[in-house]
Amino acid sequence: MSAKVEAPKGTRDVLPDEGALRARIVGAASSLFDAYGYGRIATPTFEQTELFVRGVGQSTDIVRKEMYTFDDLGGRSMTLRPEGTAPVVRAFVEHGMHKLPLPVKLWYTAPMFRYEAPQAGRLREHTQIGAEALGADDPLLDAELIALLGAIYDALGIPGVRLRIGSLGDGPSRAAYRAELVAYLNSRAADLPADARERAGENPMRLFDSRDPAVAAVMEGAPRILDRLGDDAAAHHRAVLGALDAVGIAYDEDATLVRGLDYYTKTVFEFTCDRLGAQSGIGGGGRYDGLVEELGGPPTPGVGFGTGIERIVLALTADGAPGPAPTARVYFAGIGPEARAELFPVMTRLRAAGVAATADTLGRSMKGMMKQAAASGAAACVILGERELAEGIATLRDMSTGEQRPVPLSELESVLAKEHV
RNA sequence: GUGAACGUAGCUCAGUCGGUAGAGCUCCUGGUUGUGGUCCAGGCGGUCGUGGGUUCGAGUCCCAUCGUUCACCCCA
Repeated sequence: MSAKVEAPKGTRDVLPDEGALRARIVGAASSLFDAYGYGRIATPTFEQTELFVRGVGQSTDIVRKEMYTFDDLGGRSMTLRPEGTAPVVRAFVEHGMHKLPLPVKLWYTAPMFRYEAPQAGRLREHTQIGAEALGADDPLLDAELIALLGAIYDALGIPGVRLRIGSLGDGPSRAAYRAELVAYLNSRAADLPADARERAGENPMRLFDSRDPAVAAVMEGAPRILDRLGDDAAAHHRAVLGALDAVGIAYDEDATLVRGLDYYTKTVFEFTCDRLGAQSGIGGGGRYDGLVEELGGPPTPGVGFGTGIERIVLALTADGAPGPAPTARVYFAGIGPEARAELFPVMTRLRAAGVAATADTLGRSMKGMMKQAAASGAAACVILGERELAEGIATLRDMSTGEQRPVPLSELESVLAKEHV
């Protein structure tokens, strides 16, 4: 054997048991997106680097130190998609979708790439399910996206989920608040550690998220954005909360909620789950009313969310691994090459008719084939050996009861199709 | 990027004072001349993460490196 090559740091293989669970997650999301009127979109895995620099923001950790950026053979700077909103907005602008009936509502599931220090629930490649609604600033649309994401978690039965919601304001009131916060932080600079002072210059609101007791003590007395919202943003915020109340969605209003992307305005929200190890966020999003214009489109409001499939899997499997998915309804046990050859066309036609079927292909012993049949989760087993071949029949075994009955070979297909579709 | 703990069979782990690597589970075969989920017996499976060093001798001690996990940071 040659030296082993392993998956790159921070990446992982999804094996079939988890694959079945992930298919269920995407399936649940997909049918809810249908119900809410969201159409599916797919964008390239890599984009021109400039898209993320302009869209996500220079001051974000993503752009400053987490992007997989490379020059292609033509000397163009490309970046593996680190987040989903900027590419969707780029496609919206590129295809003139602002001329479609608004709002344009889109969803996607796609891998994201960030150069991070991996740990449980944090990888260098992860998969998000996301949605964006573009072209309306109605607070009901914010509430709709929150309800939609909550419905996905409910449909999957994820335990321990909570919703935090806040607002970042917009326009002059947001700038005024930022100036006030910076002034406050400067007045308390002596009480802040050096790295916190540095971060204060880039994105002062981030300090609300710090777990450092010294920082937390300073932030305790800091002005809160929710007390400084302009009239428009304040009304918007109240309307979103009212809509959530009206549909019975519980939330914690949180003036310190910060998200890591520069484009958010007004509503920001985050769903947390208590079973994610060191991480707590399972999904989040918010409104981004300036992003479309920033990326060269007409002024267009937008709101969206992203949620991590790997974190959903973590939350769902915290109490134990998901059971393996059944791999077949019918198992074909042919004794000897002739019998296996006889069964092959029957099995092929049955599969075409939609019956999941599998067969021994290793020439196992009868005992071995029965074990395989049980392990495959098959409900029935077709046994064909010399005795059956001589009589033109097959033995049909019910795997749960162990009962067996003869079925003429000519009727095998129709009997199986009737009982096992 | 910084700090810490941990890397032994496909999986979960044991391995004493440094003395030439083990268990359970899984898988395969047999007990049962053609019948599964129990039982019994046997078998397959290991460059002890990797590379150096110390030593007569290293899974065990030392150094480096890679990976995982945890904390910081940040996020899905």
